[in-house]
Amino acid sequence: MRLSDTIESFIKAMIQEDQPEVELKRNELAEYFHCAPSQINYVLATRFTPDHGYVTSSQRGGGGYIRIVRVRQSSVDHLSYLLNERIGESIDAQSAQVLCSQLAERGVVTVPEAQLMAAAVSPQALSGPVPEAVKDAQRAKIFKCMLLTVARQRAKQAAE
Amino acid sequence: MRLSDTIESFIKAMIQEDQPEVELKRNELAEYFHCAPSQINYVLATRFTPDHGYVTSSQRGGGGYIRIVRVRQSSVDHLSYLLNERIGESIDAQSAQVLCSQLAERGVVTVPEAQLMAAAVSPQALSGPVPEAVKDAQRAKIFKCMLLTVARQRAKQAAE
DNA sequence: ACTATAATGGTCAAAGAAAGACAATGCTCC
DNA sequence: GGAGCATTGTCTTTCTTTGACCATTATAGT
Repeated sequence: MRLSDTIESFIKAMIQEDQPEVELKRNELAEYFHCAPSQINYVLATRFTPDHGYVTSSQRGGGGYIRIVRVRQSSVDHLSYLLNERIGESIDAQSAQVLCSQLAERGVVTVPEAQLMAAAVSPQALSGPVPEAVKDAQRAKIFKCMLLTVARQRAKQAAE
Repeated sequence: MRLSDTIESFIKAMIQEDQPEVELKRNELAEYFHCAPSQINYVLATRFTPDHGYVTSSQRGGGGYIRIVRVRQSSVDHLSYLLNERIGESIDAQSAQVLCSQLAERGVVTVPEAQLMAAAVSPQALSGPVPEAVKDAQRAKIFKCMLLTVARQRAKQAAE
């Protein structure tokens, strides 16, 4: 059994018994497994990505931590599709608007939320003397960030 | 739990039960928490700024004090302040996050909406090999677009 | 009134405490 | 024996905590 796998199991066990959310100290965990702290980052990067159904966040400095939230599948299928297939590295303004509308129509998000997302990826939001291709790339990033947030919210809801 | 957080909670608890205003003695508080007096300043500087919805004032010398006042204003006023004064042509990621939290805390938008906005102006959403100054400008535009949308929603609601 | 002093709070820089990034090295499994 | 995953180490970044020194103000003594 590789160390990475052991750590992966360990974290998943924590998530199982606890909430779909867990908070850990990188250094503590590293000490526990007698490995380099950055090993924890490796495990997170390779096994706890959004694609794997997890979202992580962290805080540095004294009293820092790493938080891992499990994202469950439900209406998340649509989100998953958008995140992993539909939106790639780039998306044009019109398509983005349409996708926002669809999200509201399908009840994945509320209408005000959809409007907010639409505003964030609108041509006005991304105006400037930049080539269209660059804007489309920026739009994709912004869009995906927001969708990831929605996924995170749905995950939390499912847990309650 | 970090000391800063403990002190933050302590002060907020004082404000909750009492008025939206509280007066404290820096040295007393520092002694109570067994920390350096300047730790109090740190907490104020990082968690009780105008962006966080607080205004502080103080008096030195014998009988000195620090006063913290929680600021309240209507949703419309708050939005207008953000759009016309606070956010100019440019805003950094951290400030934007704080302002999003405040919008939710003050009930101007829902928590999921605030999270969505925060995602759209996060460093991840605006990653890329662009100078920080440019990102800050882009962030301001995106943020204002979204706030404008919120303002429109509120206007429409009022009309109904 | 005037001044000295003590009682406050403010500022800033340095030290400390995490976590992140990434390159270098080590394993494994064709 | 090469490709790709795993592991480590080192340097960077971020946030927190402390301490030394500074500024201001109330008050007591004259």
